[in-house]
Amino acid sequence: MNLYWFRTDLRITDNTALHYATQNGQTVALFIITAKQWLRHDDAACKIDFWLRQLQQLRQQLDALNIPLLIRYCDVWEEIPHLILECCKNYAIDRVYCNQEYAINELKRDQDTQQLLQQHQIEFLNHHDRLIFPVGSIKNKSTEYYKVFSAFKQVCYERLYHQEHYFQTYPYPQKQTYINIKSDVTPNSIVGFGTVSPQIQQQWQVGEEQAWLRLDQFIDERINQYQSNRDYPAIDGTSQISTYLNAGLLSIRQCLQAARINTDGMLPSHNIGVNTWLDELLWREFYTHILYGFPHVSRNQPFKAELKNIQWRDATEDLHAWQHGLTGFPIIDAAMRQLLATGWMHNRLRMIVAMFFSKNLLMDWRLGEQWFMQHLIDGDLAANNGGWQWCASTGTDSVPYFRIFNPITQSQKFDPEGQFIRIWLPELAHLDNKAIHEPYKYLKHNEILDYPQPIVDLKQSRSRAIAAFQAIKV
DNA sequence: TGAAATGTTGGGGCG
DNA sequence: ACGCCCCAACATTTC
Repeated sequence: MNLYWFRTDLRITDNTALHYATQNGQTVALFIITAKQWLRHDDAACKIDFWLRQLQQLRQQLDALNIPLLIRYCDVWEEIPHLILECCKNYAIDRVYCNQEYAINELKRDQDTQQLLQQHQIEFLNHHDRLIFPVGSIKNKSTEYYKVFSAFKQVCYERLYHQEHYFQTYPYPQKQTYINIKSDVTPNSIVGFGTVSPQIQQQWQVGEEQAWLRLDQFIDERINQYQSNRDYPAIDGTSQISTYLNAGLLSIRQCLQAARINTDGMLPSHNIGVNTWLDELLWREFYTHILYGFPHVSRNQPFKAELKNIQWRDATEDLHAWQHGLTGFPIIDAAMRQLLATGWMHNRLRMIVAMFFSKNLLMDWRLGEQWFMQHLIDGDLAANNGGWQWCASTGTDSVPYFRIFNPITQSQKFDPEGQFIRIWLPELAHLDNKAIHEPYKYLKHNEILDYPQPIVDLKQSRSRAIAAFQAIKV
């Protein structure tokens, strides 16, 4: 019998390893709840809740296919290989299928599992599934990993445009003959993770069909304007499928197919919106390749070693103000409150708040990275780390240290009428379009605002950041 | 996937 | 008509 091991690929449709498992014989599915590891990795409560809700749906779908879903608990990460072996023994399993994961602990876990299973003559088949391109398949002429996105991207497109197989999806698994193994009950919650608001659960409904619906709506209604609308947080211009892609409710191949349908099967597309969106999918590829090729970044190290010596400020109050949307900069505070309330933040805003945190506050980007992981429902180690190191100028191909966003200018540019700010900062909603971006500058006589003063001076903090980076330059 | 400082140009007000 | 100043608009450089 076969075991299919679910990890961050919580779907049945177009699931590579599940496809091969079910094709090659009777299959039992497994999911392991590793609460302590999730806590150590700062996985957000809303993300874990999303996984649990999806597992409940999956169980129903799996039951319809006569694939029982086993749920196991493991608080010691290193014991996972033994847990898998035990499952194999209990159910007479001789092949274990799963899809590859790329962070360092996961790689070690899979290596150890493979070794242990091998000793017991059990096959371990770890499939490429999560990305368009297998990690390590995109390298330069000297067989090194690309460190620059544009070069990486160029190679990706050359392959994507000339090889059909990147678009091919796997058929839905066939119903198995009944086996007398009962699915386990999926827990509703896990000790150690706080409760999740009904608002977040409502906003992020589970199910593969929900994921398809969102993808189709984006492709039908918004991708054509993606390039012009994606930077405006008040406009619903982005795909908002990261949550589904990250937990694996959608496959990357489904995304590619959907994008191509929009362009009459032509790629590269004449539609600039489609191309821009594909670029974003490739950023996801790029950062995962970086994480795999340069594993020190997943140990919280700056990509550029010399940047270990930056003197980040140690300012608990500033950290707290940033985390809770109390910095006195409306665009920052609105964004941070959106994150807490919804588990999600618009990409443009992620850049603005991360830049503000690492440059104007000159706080250690790892603290910001951690806060994002603790609250993002789509939190992905590779993309989150890559994004933070980009903003903090510590990453490969990141923004030059002197190219610092001005949060007020960004606010005026990308939320010109303050529509987004007004949603999340009702205490400022009455201000006019000019004052909404910098309330205290246009304060009317005797007017009092229930809103904090700016916690830093933009001009001074900008020079401070530039000086801190120059101080460590050789 | 910048922003600020500095430099240049040219139109218009004005004595 | 002319020189002078102001300053907006744009260009370049600096961080």
